[in-house]
Amino acid sequence: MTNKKQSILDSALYLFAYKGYNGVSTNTIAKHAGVSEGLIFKHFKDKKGLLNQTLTQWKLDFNQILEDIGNIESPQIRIQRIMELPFSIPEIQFPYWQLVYALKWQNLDLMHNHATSMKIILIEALQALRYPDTNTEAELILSYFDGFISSAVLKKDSSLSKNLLKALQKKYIQ
Amino acid sequence: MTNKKQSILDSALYLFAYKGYNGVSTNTIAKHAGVSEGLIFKHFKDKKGLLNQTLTQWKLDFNQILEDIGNIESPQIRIQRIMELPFSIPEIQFPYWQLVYALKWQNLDLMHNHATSMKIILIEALQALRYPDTNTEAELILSYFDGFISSAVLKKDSSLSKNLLKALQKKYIQ
DNA sequence: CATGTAAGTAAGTAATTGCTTACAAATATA
DNA sequence: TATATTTGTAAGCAATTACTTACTTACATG
Repeated sequence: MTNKKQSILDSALYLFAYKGYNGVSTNTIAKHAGVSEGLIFKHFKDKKGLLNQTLTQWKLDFNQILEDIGNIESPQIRIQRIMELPFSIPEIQFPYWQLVYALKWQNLDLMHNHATSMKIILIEALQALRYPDTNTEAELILSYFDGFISSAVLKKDSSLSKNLLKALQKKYIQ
Repeated sequence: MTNKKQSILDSALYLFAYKGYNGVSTNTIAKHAGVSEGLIFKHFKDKKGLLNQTLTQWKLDFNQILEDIGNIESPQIRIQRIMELPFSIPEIQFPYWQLVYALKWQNLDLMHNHATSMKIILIEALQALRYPDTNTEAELILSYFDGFISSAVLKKDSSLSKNLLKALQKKYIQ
């Protein structure tokens, strides 16, 4: 990975996230990255290819995080870790999540794999804890996840966020 | 409101919602509405003006709904009605909500007014019910709201949705 | 019925779009 | 050191963009 290639990916993620895929031109991305426009197409074939590559990096990161959570023994802690996720996102990953959710609302759901992985972890854990309707309960927690990601990424009010998390956990951990 | 003007608004809402503001050209909107492109600019000045007018109609509708909920006497039922909202949205309004949330993730938050209105209703009701931290509790319910809107509008699985609502209400109504 | 205004169109406009081409510099490998 | 490959650029491409202009048609009101 050359410097300029990485620079293109960084600029693309940032600009796609805050202006939308169709709101940024390849010309703008090139200028932001300090690179000639042609280089984008050398490295990524076309604009869609750049978008995909941009997301791939972070997707792998998050999959690793989910795998680690899945390997935790205690089902309570597995659920807790999933709930904590929206508030443990480092600020550098905010553009990634902003982009993922922006695309989700554009019917381009890259979140789908993340969501199904989390649902599997949640259902297993809830079954271990003898919850009655594990599917619904898992969906309920995932709905929180959506709302919390929105709180964390868009509002960036971390003091409120911690109270939210505590209030939620109170409802699940007696 | 002439037929053609309304037709432009309908097409614009639909296309903006499913392809994004920057993903649709005025030319496309005009063709979809069966109208000359110039008419769009006659009626709405520019593309941004069309977007605003498109949203204004439904915004007023929803404000009315919130006002009605605010006038309900029982605080329990006020909370219940807010929780039910995502699942009582008629299908014809899906494009509106899809667009509102798409714009929200594009840092163009038209949801903000809706959210603050709902928060006021929730805090008042929670205070009446002697909840301890009403602000956090209201935010928590609004986080659900975000997640549920996403469930309702994007997935459109209404049988799941009803179970979700029941599961949530169980946590608030003892 | 005359006339002013609103509703509507077709054909433009300059600027921007995603992408290609032809070529140069840098780097790796023999 | 010679050569092949990768990395990079500048200039240009046709198509599309938001928007304007010059014009016609429909309609309301005195």
